Amino acid sequence: MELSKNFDHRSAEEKWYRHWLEKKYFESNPDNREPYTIVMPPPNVTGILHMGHCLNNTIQDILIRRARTLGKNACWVPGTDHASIATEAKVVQMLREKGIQKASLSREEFLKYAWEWKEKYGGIILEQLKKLGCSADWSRTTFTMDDHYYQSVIDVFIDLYNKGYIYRGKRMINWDPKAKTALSDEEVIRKEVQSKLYYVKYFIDNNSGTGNEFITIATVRPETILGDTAIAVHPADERYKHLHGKFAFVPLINRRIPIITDEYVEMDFGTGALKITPAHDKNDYQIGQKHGLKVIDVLNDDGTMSEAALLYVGEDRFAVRKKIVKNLEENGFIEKIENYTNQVGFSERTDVVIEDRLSLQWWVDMKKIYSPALQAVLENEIKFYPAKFKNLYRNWMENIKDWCISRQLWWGQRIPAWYDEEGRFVVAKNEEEAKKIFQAQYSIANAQLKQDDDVLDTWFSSWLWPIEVFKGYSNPNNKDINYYYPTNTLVTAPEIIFFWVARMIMAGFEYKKQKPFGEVYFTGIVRDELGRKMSKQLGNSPDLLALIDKYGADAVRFGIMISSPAGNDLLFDVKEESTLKQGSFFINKIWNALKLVKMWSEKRSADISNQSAIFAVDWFENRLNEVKEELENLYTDFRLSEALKTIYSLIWDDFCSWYLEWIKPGFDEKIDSVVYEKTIGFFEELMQLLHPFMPFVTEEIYHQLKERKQGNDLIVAQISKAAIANKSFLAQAAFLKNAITAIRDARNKNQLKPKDTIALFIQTSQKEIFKNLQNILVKQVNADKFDFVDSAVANSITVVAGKEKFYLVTNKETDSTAQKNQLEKDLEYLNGFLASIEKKLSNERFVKNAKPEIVQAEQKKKADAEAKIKAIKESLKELENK
RNA sequence: GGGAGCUUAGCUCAGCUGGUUCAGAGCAUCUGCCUUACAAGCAGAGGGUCACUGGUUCGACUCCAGUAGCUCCCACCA
Repeated sequence: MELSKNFDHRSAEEKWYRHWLEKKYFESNPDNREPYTIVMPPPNVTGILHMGHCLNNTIQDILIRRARTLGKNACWVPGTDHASIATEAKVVQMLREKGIQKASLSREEFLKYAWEWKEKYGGIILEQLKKLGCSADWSRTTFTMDDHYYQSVIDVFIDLYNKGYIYRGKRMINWDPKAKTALSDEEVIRKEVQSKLYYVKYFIDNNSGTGNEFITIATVRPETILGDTAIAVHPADERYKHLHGKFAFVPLINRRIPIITDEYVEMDFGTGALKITPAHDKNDYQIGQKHGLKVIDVLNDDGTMSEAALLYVGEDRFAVRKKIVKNLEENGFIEKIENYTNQVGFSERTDVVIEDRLSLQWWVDMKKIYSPALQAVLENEIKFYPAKFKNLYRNWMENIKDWCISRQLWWGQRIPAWYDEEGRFVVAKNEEEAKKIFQAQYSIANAQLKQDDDVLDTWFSSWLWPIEVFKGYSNPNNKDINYYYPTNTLVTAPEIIFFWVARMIMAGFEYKKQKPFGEVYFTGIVRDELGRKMSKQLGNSPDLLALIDKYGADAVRFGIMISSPAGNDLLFDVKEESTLKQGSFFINKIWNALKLVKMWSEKRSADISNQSAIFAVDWFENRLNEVKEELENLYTDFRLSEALKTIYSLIWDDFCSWYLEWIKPGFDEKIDSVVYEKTIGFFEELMQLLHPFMPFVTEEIYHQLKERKQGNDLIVAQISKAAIANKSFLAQAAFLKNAITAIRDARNKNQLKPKDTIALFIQTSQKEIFKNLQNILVKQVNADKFDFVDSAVANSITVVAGKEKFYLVTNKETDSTAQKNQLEKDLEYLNGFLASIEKKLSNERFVKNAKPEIVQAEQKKKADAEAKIKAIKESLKELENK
């Protein structure tokens, strides 16, 4: 069949992905081979593909495909996360658009809508990953709310509760007034914002009501004044000593509050006087506890003012801030207002300002379970790439705080706690169990019990991921979990090191007594060409599916991988799409090489006569081995970007630019069939090396190169072990390339056109080597005559490459000053080089202290430099004589 | 406030255990080519006091200290 002019990515991607699926190449089952396992970080079930997923999953696919070619039993488990806050928010939004308020629905009705939504839109992202070429075992797709998974999460909760690791407690939590739920500390993002610092006067009670004396406090949140229950000053602060034990009045509402002393107060910040609002600030709460202050919660759960605020009831907190400032000003309570920059917490999911709020929630006592997880990383039982994340991890683990795991949502695993009317509770699998336990515990039969309304934090389910995707918790010691666990590599973003990675390690040790994975590869953050993080808000994330359609999945994968060094951020030029273009140019290049080689299949001859071609084959074989070894090291260190660059250069430079040109038969010539077969073999190996990065085009070319038997597909073809490269072939080729480049340069500098032929003469002491290479040399520099000489050739252009001298004779006018300049420049460099070596060698301390092999190397450098200098000097002399 | 990291060609980055045939790659730039695989290409070229200042060493882009700038993470100064 005639080869198409270009690679058609659309049809090839369709064809091969379907073929791979049909052949079940992605599916894995336990067998005698060594497993290589990756669990995919589950994307949000309602998510759509963005750059981060693309990077992440391309890397995983590369590792999985590489493992497959190395003969391992590669298993990549995909799935999705129920993502309670994000998904619930989307469903609420969808309902609102339909005119339905969540509040008007029962829990069951709401969940019905949510499941419908999940069935409809859930898993779109997995389909998109297929377009990218991901070779995950789709038959193992798991969802964090699958029955077995849901039940495992519940059982884990019960287990931890029974061990005393989970408790229920009233604490200050982070409250998201939009999602109306508690958040863990990790879900709060601190941002620097421009605020105002308001200096507010509180008049002192002079025992007969308000006097003229006042104390000024500074606050950025004047609306919380309404919840103030004290003013605190530092006990040693001379300015306020006379006020100790006195009372002041809260402006506008005239609540009488005590002036207390506490060393927590910084004397030199603001006025040195601090208003205490125990209901709305973590620190104030602590001080309040200490001093037995009242807690007045002035906010509702949606961020509006509560009845307790007395003023502005029902109005939004930010509107109230403006109003109360105006009101305070009008009544003379504001002393001054300053601009002020401070850190404010925002919700990771809804991006609204978080409120500190006192609330009864469920917590995991992290101190009880973190220790083996810390050890494992510190002792490199689990290796982090790049290693710098070890410190980060350690720091967080050593200062770990309890984990708030309850969320005031419906979408998720419902907390298995049951309460009676008096608030007494038990934790149990179901109502029946709960009743039994309740009876045993409180000696009350047939109590009316009601289940907790809240669900668990999503991460409380995803921390079981590496275990429960193999049903390792719900069905312990099954064949899969025993075979695949611990998994090999986790590929994830550094942003979720605490959310997820750390907690998975804890769960792994708690429930499998073993680490969940051996190595963690943290990818970089994808940024745009201006260095901004790609995000939905900025709208700077490109439409990946459109890019895949335009450039092909291979080019997209290339574009992402070529610009992402391990652990560094990745700058992805969306505007120019430059790396994508580079990727599709590369595909085009390989395709053209295929066309060239295919053309030769008609020109084969059994006659092995071309020594130069044989040399080229020997060289390339060794070069290939050299690169294969390099690649092994690069993969071990997860330096995938460099691995791709190495393969890219091997194919483009070594194979296309040098090798194919060297063996290319002339116009009417034939190609030795041995050389031809070898070349097809090389091409195959190159495709194999490239396959993990660019699976589609490589599979297509693999099949174009030769007729393949059923089941002989590149995706499962085994890579042969690298042999040790023969250095002498490599050195000879380097020397040959060097000579060719020098001669071509000389041709250019003398304004010879590519079509102009030359006569080439070589003055060398290594004639034997050149006899082997002469066909290549002559063709590559467009010479029509070639010979060896023992002295300079008259009227020629002299080129000195290494110790050899080349003379180019042409009928064109040549400019000897250019040559002279070039030679003089080289000479100058070499003289400087030689001088530095001589200086070094004449330094006694160097000769005495340096390693012998280094000294030897320096001596060789010296000899080489001297030989070159001699050759150049001779040539310069000859030029003078002309 | 604490911690980590970065600073090498116009841009994006390599440079692992210190030794001027390692100062490199890709893109961009310049020159010449529509050569029968590829102009989405070919052949060549130019371009860097390796942030700054000291120190260790026979020798430092590479190790150490400090300075400056940038980035990220953690942290309850209102």
